Amino acid sequence: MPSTRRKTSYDVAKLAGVSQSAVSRAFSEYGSVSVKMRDRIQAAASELGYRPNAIARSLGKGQSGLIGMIINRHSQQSYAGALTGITEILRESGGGVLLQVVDADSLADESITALLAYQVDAIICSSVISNTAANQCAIEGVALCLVNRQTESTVVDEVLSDNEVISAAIAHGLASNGVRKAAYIYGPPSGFVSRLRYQGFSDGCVQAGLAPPQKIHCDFTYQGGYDAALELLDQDPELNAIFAATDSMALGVMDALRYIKGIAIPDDIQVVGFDDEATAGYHCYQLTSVRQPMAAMLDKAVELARDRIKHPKQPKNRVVMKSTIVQRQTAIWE
Amino acid sequence: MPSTRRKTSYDVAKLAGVSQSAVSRAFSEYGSVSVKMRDRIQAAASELGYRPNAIARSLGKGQSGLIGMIINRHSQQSYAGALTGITEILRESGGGVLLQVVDADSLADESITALLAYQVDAIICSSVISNTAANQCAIEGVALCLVNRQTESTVVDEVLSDNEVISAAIAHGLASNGVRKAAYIYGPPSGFVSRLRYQGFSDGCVQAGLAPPQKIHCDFTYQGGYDAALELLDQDPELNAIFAATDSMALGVMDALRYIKGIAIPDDIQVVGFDDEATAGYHCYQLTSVRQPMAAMLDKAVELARDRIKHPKQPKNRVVMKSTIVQRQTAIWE
DNA sequence: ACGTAAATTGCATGCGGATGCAAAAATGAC
DNA sequence: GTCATTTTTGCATCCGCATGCAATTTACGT
Repeated sequence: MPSTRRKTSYDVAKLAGVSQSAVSRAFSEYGSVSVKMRDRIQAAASELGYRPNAIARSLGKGQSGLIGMIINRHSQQSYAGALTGITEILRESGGGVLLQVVDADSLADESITALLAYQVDAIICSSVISNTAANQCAIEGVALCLVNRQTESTVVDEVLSDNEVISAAIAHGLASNGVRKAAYIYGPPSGFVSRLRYQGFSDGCVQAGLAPPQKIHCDFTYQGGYDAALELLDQDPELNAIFAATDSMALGVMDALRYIKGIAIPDDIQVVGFDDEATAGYHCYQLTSVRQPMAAMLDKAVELARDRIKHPKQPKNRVVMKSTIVQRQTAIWE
Repeated sequence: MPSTRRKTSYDVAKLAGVSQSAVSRAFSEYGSVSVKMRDRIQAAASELGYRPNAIARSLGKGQSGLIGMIINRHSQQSYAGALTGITEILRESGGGVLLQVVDADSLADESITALLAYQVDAIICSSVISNTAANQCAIEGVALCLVNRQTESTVVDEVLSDNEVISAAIAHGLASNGVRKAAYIYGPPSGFVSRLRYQGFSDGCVQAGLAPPQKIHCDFTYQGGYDAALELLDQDPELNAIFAATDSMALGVMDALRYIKGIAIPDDIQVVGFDDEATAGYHCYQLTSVRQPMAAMLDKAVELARDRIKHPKQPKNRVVMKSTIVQRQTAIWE
């Protein structure tokens, strides 16, 4: 309680009767210290309750051990589980996660700047950023890795799931189920992944001999999907399938169809979502959806970032990870 | 791309033909600098793309501007929206959020230690910590604020929602609906809020003339609620109401009742959840639930933390914020 | 215009730890 | 036991910015 001054390596050194550098070495991984000295220092340190000051260490080394992470407010859910793993990994290696949550797909440049000020070693970003911001990272030697986002910049790594391929697969699956006319529900026009998914789905549809799907925008919410479904159906009552870019929207679609339009799923219209959030598996919905390997993707992002810290000028990496379709009741094939 | 050395205040000073301290002052809020000098420095700074190094600044001032935040993996969802606001506030004031996500309600002491190493100015924690950890924060002069958690420590602020009161209100509401026998579904035994909610609910029940509710543990998931409901019903087929400590569990309860037991909700059994997550409002569920003012709570936590930074020895604050019951279909009264 | 108070500016130093280098100690070879 | 090596240890300095203090400039009152 008597908020005394924090103990420093000098305090420990004095108590142990050694030099400050010895203390520093005792606490750093590759320090060359004899065993007896290390023990003596450890003893003194724990007696004082000393812990190295990460800020000071960062300043000296020019590396903060911090990783910046930028995620979208609405997709935060998908990252929830994965973040556990990351904070744990970083904690073990003595680092931390500096978080920025941004709204929707607005340009996250400010967040980048904020993170840069803290000398983060790397930034993992699942939001859109300008080329300027990307270059700024490059100039300052900060590894930047995008998750489910792309950029032309040649020094930015990217981890993506196979959005297009899997969306095409859905088109084929649907077609094999006898679907003739399908529709797609986007997020906001700026949404990068929505676009990718549309592309794949649309291509898949024409490949499978269907008409190119109708498409309609809405926000990423349940209500958005609900309204969109109604509108879609007004435009074209012959619809056989709806593919939504996120599960929340797909669930809205389902409810609009079943409870407002009295349409049977999957008999009259089949529905597929994306993300495989917990709700998709609830008894009421049993939504067929796509599961991206989020945890693995983020792990990969951290790995790429660390690689780039070591080898800053290696060529751009883009790794695509496989998603899987989780077949439930709203659309089943094969 | 040629990852040049980062620009420092010395670089700017040289270019502008002034001293380094002038640059420092130009970038600090209360620096005494003449207008022309500030302009000259700003110009030089933006020419070089200079941005003050937050790490160095932290070291000098003994304040990092960082706030540590510890949240549970499974309750992360509830914090999602609120985190947007916080990261924004901190960004504006030139600080950041250092995140730790911990599993369940395991002791978050390690996370505290990790945050302390980075000299965070304050820690906002919604997980259980040991008294040792709490005291450590106090000793090091780090403001600690708990969110929906409590401790005996006298130097730790707390922000809670009125878990007990609102739970009691639910008991009364249920009773006024003719409920005779109610049950409660916990999270894990260690869960602090589950216990609070049980306490309130139980008290409310007996006050309203009902028997003390049965209780049963499960994890915080849908499946957990599902299984628990089945078990509950086996034990006592006369149940009129089930109150679950989180919405996910409540939704599991609903589905078990409706689809396995063929029980009508709310006619045969009424169900109430907690958290008012998005799913609760979906057409299929229309779950009556409790909405805690999460964003406000976190804002308050930040406020308390900042106050305590300024006045470290002020007495412990405990602020309780009002929740509201969101009446939907699964239990309606009044 | 002169003197004094007020605002600016620069100088020097500190924050806590890392690290290159040289001194000291321990190890090994013969 | 002696000398060359290797390892351990301490010293001094740097990281980038903030800030107390003194020097300098500016503003102001009369």
